[in-house]
Amino acid sequence: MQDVAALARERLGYDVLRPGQAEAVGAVLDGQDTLAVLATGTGKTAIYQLAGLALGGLTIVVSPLVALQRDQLRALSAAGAEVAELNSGDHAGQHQARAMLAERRTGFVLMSPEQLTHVDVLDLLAASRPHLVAVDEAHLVSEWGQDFRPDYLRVAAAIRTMGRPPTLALTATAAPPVRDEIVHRLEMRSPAVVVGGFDRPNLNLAVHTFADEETKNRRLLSHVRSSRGPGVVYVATHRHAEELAAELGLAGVSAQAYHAGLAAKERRDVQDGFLADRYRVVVATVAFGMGIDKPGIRWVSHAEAPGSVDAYYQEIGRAGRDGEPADIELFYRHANLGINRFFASGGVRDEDLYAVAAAIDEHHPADIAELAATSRLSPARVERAFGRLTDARAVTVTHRFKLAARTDVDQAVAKASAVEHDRREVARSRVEMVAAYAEHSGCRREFLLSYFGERYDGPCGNCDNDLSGRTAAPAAEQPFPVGSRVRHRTFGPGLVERYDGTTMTVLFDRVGYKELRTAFMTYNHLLDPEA
DNA sequence: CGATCGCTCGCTATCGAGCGATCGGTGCGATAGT
Repeated sequence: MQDVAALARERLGYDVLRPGQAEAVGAVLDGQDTLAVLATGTGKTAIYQLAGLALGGLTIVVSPLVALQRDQLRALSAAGAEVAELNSGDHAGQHQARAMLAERRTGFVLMSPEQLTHVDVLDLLAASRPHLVAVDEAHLVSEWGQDFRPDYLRVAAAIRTMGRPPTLALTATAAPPVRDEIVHRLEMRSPAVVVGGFDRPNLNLAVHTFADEETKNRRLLSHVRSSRGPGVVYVATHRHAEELAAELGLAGVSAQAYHAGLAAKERRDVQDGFLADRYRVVVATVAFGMGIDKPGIRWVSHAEAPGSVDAYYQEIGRAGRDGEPADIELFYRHANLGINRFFASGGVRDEDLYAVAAAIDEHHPADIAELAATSRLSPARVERAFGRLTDARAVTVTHRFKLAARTDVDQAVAKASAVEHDRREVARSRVEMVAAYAEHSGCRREFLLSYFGERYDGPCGNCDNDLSGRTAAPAAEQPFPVGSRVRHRTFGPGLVERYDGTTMTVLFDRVGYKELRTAFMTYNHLLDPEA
């Protein structure tokens, strides 16, 4: 480890290794699969950089955004490593990356998960026998893999192709179920799990509740006008981002909108302008944030409820990285949850499952393109339906994503449909947890930390509820310890998350988060400790 | 789920109410056209 510390100093310019960093690098050097969940700002990228440099061979880095790859490329070049990115851009870079793989050179090759679907890339990776595979922003395996970027679910197969070198998954925010999913989906074997503290004591948490949209927007506007220092307002739609940024501009605030509907050039200008303090305020959708490392963000406000507590913690976590106080405010209207419920309810329909299962039955092995042709569905729909079928173990994946039918079609559809139903229930319950946070009457910090599986006994004295003396006394009755497994008569097995007054929150494997009356549960013997 | 758009109807002097349809967030990469 002393060599690693020296390496960190000489090549990367880090004076001290933080505890989580050293522990994660150590586990990787011992040849272990490793999941590191460390707060942003603790130098997550330094972990794979150091591990890669110390191991000395080829490191493959799976990274979600081309812009992020570019930042990482710069950092690694500065450290004197050979590094190239493999993506649809720049041809010289592609050439170098391929040569590095073919010649098994020492260094780093950065790529998106989509690259892992190219047969020629997989051949190169198989022959290159890397010493390490790092998956950056690994929570996206869980967040995006199911629908938005399904190629995240192919990372495990690619790692298998490479001969299973140690896998290092890195993320800043992952609640226990998300950690489990990362480990499962990346097929990590008895991984070392390094979890740094989630606590961010310099964030002052508050929620303002409104009945009507107009009052809420007026209050938000005046809040931003009177704010000081750089800040971000998160909104739910492009349109709201544009409108609010324009209104703020009229009110004399230096504000810009940021969302995926903008031209690439404009997005870069807003992001760079914010980092360089040319713009004080960014009004953004969820598109804004990854790769934003600005220490002095003084406040983050949400004009609409975020899609999940996980997303909320990511977004507010961008404030106060310098350790100075930052104000975190949620401008909440219960009706605004509608859009998130809508996003959570989207999924795979039974008819798609049926079409894909029938296509596999008719013609196999087949790949996604062939299945799309047979089923007359778009490749994206085939991909999602296929994902559910494999999750349900209703079909098996053979060599290189070629598929084979295993059970009869009706049975396969029934199993996959059940999987999809459960997935949707869990997704919807995550939206309801945002409502639970907003409508929570106790210590907000305690709520957030317990969501991430960290024990914290409030009050923190730094959230709106604590400061106003609203925080209720701790729940008297706690029949099952927090963090223990229980079984409910109808909901099945689950994990005790939290007690709050007379209710308890349990995360059920099948149906997601539920708030239950504690006394009702015990009186009717509806919950039992799981054997 | 909820907000908004655009249409029709109805009634009348310029639109307003009511209805159903539509849309809403994240990015990669490939492709078509300069």
